[in-house]
Amino acid sequence: MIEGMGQEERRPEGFEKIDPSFQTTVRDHVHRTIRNAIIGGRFATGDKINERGLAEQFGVSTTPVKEALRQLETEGLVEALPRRGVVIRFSSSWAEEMILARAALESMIAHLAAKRIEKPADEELTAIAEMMAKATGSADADSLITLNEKFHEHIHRSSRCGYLAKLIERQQFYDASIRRVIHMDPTEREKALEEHTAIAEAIVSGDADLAERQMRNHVVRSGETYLNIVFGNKKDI
Amino acid sequence: MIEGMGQEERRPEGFEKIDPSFQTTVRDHVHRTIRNAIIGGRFATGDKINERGLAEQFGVSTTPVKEALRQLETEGLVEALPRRGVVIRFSSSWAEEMILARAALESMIAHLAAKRIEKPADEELTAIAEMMAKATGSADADSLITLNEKFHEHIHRSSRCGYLAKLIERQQFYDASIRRVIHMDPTEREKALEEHTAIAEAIVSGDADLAERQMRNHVVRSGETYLNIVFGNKKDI
DNA sequence: ATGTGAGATCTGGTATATCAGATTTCAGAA
DNA sequence: TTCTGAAATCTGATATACCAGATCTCACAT
Repeated sequence: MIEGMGQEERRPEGFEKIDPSFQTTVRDHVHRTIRNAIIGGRFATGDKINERGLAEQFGVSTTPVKEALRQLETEGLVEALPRRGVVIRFSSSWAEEMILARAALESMIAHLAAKRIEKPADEELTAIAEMMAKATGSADADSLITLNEKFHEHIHRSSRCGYLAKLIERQQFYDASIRRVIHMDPTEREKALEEHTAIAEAIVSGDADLAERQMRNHVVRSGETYLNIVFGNKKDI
Repeated sequence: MIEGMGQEERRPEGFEKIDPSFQTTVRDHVHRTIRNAIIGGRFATGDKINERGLAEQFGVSTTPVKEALRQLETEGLVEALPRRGVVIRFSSSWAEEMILARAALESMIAHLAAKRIEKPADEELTAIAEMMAKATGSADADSLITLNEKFHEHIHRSSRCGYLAKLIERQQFYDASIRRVIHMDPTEREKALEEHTAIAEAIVSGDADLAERQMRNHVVRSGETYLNIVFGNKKDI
């Protein structure tokens, strides 16, 4: 018997092992639900959260609720006062800072992507940018949303930064419905397209500093657009 | 009776209400302990964590352990596979990325601090920098560590960014003992002093872009020093 | 020898009970 | 009326029990 040959798997081409992380848990459902509620402005900063009450509303025990609250605490959306409960920490200024955090991290990752991107990935990025141009012309909001995600995710992969990519995911606070509203506006679509194109060119050409600046500008500017829609305010940055 | 006058507190000058957050919980103890173990390299990436086993080692129930693991998961130090447990996600490359994240966020906050710092705070920052100069001369490592924290914390406060400041705290992965080692080296002390002085000057003079560059350079460079000590490796950034 | 699958076992997810700190209530004293 | 403080109550922190998915074992068929 040949050592180390036993654990290989043979399955017909085209069948992938199903990702077990598709499964969801009560904890994650509670987490996402509360997160969306906070971000959607259904709590005010300082509101106290009652674990038992929440558990009852969800029709579950307090255990998954506690775990969900722990996640929210680490995300910075609530604050836990030992033995005194958790209170909401979210407001428009918090949202602004989340955008700034995303801008800082996303521009860093763009910088690295420009330095590290390799042979086939650069053409793929250009291809995505070109598809965005097409979708922008045809006012296809849903395609644009999907392509947008593809675009940023592709940059994340090209940077080979797993931790930074994870960190960025947590700075997201607007959902598909809000994005759709944004992408309805032709002016916004045009601006976003210009920025995406510039970012892609900078990364493909390996100009790390330029990619960084373009990405930061893009995240901050589009973030301000979101803020105006979600909170209807405006601040200097 | 005058409405709204009942809840004020009168106590003699100099007595502060004790901060209830001084209290610690089992959960936080477990969290910090595991975090330090991961960061201290006492696990390998991919190692599985057994909740029951951990709880037994700590002599506590699984509840606080589960909560601690949830925090670590959100921090990005472990990965939770639904119904399959949690595995360690930490390596030198993860540490590098934590430094990059800190550099990105800390430089963003320095930028804002330069824009937002006000009357008394700017002189305080200069004063801290001058104390650092003195401590550097007298090779007082412990003072330097304290001043270092004061310095960065002062910038955080001046930026008036609560969320970013919290986020930065989570990117810290070296403790006092390692810092002491670093601050022993006279060359490192000198370099850090130069950088701190330059950052303070940029912020006080209101040069946001310069403050940002200086801060980023400082965090990345000193981070590399830490990496070399903790992991003994070197990478391009 | 190899592959299969039913059952045993391990382990994370959830529910419930209990403990203890924090807050509120309210009777009684000043 | 105002203040004090003990008791009742609320609520988060912890412990324990139980359930179910995932993994392992191993007899058995091929």
